[in-house]
Amino acid sequence: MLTSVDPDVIRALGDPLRLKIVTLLARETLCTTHLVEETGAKQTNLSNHMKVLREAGLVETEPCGRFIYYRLKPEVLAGLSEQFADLAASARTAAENKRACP
Amino acid sequence: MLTSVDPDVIRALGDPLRLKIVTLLARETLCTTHLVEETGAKQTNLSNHMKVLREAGLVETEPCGRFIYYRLKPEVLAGLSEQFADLAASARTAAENKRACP
DNA sequence: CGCTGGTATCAGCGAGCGATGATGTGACAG
DNA sequence: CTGTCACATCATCGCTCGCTGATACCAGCG
Repeated sequence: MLTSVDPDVIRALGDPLRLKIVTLLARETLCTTHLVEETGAKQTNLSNHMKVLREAGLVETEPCGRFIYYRLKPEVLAGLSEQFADLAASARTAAENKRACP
Repeated sequence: MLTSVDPDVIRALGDPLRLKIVTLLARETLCTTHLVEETGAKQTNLSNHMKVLREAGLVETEPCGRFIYYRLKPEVLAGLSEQFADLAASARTAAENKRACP
């Protein structure tokens, strides 16, 4: 099976702010307040993006009192990495599979 | 610096049609006519998306008579793969780096 | 040269998405 | 119980982006 990467996950990562969130979360587990400080975005805005990331299956939430911590799901990122590796490997051999001009 | 993935490349892959184009190109080198047949999209539309992919540095063009062949650049995909692998590895250790509740 | 076919570019329209403000909910402190 | 704080949801506005049709460009063929 030729690894069709999940479009939703990639779309979620396509937004610059969400990408920043992901890189921040890759370093430490944070709650919304921290993310607001780090990114400078409004809380509402952040919450919206977190919802997208949650629905894309990229992050997990962990309540801690009134705070909610967000944690990246490494499996998803690892899966992406593998799928892109497959694509790259396939692309290397594709250079010879040139379909004839019609 | 912790591998900030190039947003442009990811955005380019975020579109479903472009993702389909990329998976097709991962299998064989094709020209626009083939892509029009395979995807069912209009030629103009395809040409637009190819421009995006070209500017994102994902594909190379190779003229062949009046046809233009598109070829994936495996290095870019491999780079993406590696960056996501880094993110995944970093995310695995991030679960312990929990910043204190403010 | 003129014609045909393969591609790229341009202009315009419409849908989707991100940003924002107002509001709701649930947990802790006093 | 009341107030406050952390966070989510909703509704709305504005802009970006993808799609389409018209058109221009270039290569080969007769």
